Amino acid sequence: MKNLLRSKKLRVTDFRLAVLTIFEQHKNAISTEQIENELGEFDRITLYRTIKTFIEKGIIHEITMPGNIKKLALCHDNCNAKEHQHQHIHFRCNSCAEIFCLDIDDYPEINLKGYQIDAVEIQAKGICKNCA
Amino acid sequence: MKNLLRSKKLRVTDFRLAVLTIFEQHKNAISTEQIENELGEFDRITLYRTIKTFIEKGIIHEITMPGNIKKLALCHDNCNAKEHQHQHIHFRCNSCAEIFCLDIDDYPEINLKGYQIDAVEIQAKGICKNCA
DNA sequence: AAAATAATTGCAACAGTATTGCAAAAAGAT
DNA sequence: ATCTTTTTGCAATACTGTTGCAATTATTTT
Ligand SMILES: [Zn+2]
Ligand SMILES: [Zn+2]
Ligand SMILES: [Zn+2]
Ligand SMILES: [Zn+2]
Repeated sequence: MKNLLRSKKLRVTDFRLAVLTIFEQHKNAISTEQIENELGEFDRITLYRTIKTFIEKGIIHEITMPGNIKKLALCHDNCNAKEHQHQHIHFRCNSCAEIFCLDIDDYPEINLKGYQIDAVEIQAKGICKNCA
Repeated sequence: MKNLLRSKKLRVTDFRLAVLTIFEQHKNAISTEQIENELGEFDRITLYRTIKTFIEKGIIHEITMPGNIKKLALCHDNCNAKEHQHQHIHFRCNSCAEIFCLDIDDYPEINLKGYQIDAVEIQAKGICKNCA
């Protein structure tokens, strides 16, 4: 974790390590609220800034869906300060409401005449493995 | 427009007609802020409720993307109170920031072992026709 | 190891987004 | 025209997120 921060040219602080630890303790995407609950005592503004910094540096990515759903998850690797490049899809379970980052064998290509496509994000909804 | 509202069992009111008119005047997705600007004098709470109702009834759909991007667009047809079924993708232009609902010939199928997939949403980013 | 530098944190104040309860007004039905 | 039900508008409130600034902390330099 310290190396991750250093590789992104961020200082290693207790607060950042605490937030990173929470992310690593969760397999699936988590909400800001969940982080707040698990942090114990903390400053909300610092958390918002930390999240923003982590997103900008390519440490975590944001997942948004209709219905004011907003979650965060660790990036796997090839994300950097300039862009997020995820070759996984986001699956939301209609039963347990968990959001999973799931690798997929054949990431589909999208072609639109006249439009230059730089990135594609795919979101799926249904019933997850555990709830099936 | 009146028939659209009646078909969804909603009363025809000036406010709703005004909001619907704004949607029909725009080819691409619009933000709540844009609607506010074009409505002239209005009540904000009523607008929020109207948007919520329209989404619930399958008249409009919400498009969300990382970075607090939230826009709204008319549903084409087969959406109802129970679910939205869009066979189009959402394209965001990195240059003009417009969001387009675009029909696509081969809507990709997603398969995930163990997961039951009910709906798939696709978002793409790049450069639009006009900005190319 | 101490001092200097630069980044980060914590507080206060504020801005934007959205929801709830309730009475008044408007729409549709009789 | 009257009745019933939905919708609107207002007040109050909650949630989410941002900005400026001084104090603190991490890293670099001496
Ligand atoms: Zn589930
Ligand atoms: Zn993900
Ligand atoms: Zn464009
Ligand atoms: Zn659309």
